[in-house]
Amino acid sequence: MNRDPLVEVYRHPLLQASDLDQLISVHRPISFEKGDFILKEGALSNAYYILVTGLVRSFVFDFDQNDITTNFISKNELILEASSLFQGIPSQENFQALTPCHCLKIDFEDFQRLFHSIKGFREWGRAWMAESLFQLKKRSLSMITDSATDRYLNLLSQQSDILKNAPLKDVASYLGITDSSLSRIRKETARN
Amino acid sequence: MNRDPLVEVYRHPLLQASDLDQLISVHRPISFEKGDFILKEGALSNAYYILVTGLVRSFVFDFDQNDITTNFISKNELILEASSLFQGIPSQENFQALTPCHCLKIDFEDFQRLFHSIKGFREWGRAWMAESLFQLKKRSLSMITDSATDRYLNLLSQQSDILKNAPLKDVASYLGITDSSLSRIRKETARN
DNA sequence: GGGTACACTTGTCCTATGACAAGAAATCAG
DNA sequence: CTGATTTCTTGTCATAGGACAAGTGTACCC
Repeated sequence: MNRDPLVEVYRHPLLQASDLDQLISVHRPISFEKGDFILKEGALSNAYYILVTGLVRSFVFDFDQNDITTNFISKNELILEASSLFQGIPSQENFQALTPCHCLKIDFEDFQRLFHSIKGFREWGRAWMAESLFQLKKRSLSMITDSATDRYLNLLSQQSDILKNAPLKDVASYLGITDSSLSRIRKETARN
Repeated sequence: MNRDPLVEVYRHPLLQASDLDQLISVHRPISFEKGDFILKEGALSNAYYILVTGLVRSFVFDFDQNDITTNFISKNELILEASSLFQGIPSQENFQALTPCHCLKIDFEDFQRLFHSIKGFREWGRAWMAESLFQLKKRSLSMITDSATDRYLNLLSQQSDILKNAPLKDVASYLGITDSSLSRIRKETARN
């Protein structure tokens, strides 16, 4: 098993090499086909995944059953539903592979044992959640302060892999606009 | 010192009575006047607070120096900037008392010691962050799927204390609209 | 108590984006 | 290869909410 993605993901000043070895030893490779569900709404999450290659989308259905993309997960990011995994409640979100995906899976039981026994791992985990909160706050703020065009251009400059691999309608709902509007924005911004 | 708010906030199945006693012993009362800053943008956070009475607003300045309310904190909620406290980076947000506030403060040093020594406290902390993420996701989704009027009515029905104590312009930026629009929405929805 | 700032309302006009529908292009299954 | 399905584009029209400016409270302050 290639250790590189794990070394990358678990990089933290308080995580020692020996801790990392323990962590790595409880991860198992698993693959998903395009379209496969990694976690379904209503299910209990009992593991999380490190995405090694591929692209994953998380989404929910709104009141009118419209499918709304809540996030995209790229290479070296975690596929993890915190409220389900840590609070033991059914997942509100769906996670689906947009491309073929190679992942490394860690069961909650193993995670839990190492979380409580390795101080540096707890620090890493807390920092990961703080970072997730931070990113989500940035996104919320952007929904308030930036125009749809600006949000699209930011996504284009910072995560262009998403635009290459996700269907336009998924990107549109992620940006909070309709697919028609995104199509027009794309036409406008391409003209220069 | 009244223990009730702490008992309320630290309620968790894995937190024993003796753990709670330890926790309570490291909290100290502190008060703020209306308008006081509890944490300022650019500062390093080295503590968090439990709000016992009062109302607090967190906000940032956007690119054009507009003041945008990112959250309201009510009774029995935490005043805590996770990225600053846990990742040691300067706070991006300001926290300001909208009314006179009574709080209980816990220093990071004490928090850290208890976090690493009390298993149930770690579980509580992780659950708290998972819940924060969940609430923020709900809010983001609402910005995408609900109209401004719906967001206002939801706030009215679920957190009417905010509308009683916060100036309209702060509520407006929290809802992602201008104060003029909120004023009109309020006029419309009052007529029934 | 009169001034200065702040909070809120209201008017007019404008623009970004949505709703809906139709067509074109790409992808997929047999 | 062919038809079916999905993806993307484009048109027309409607509307929620923004920009800006003026007016009306309301509160604090010396």
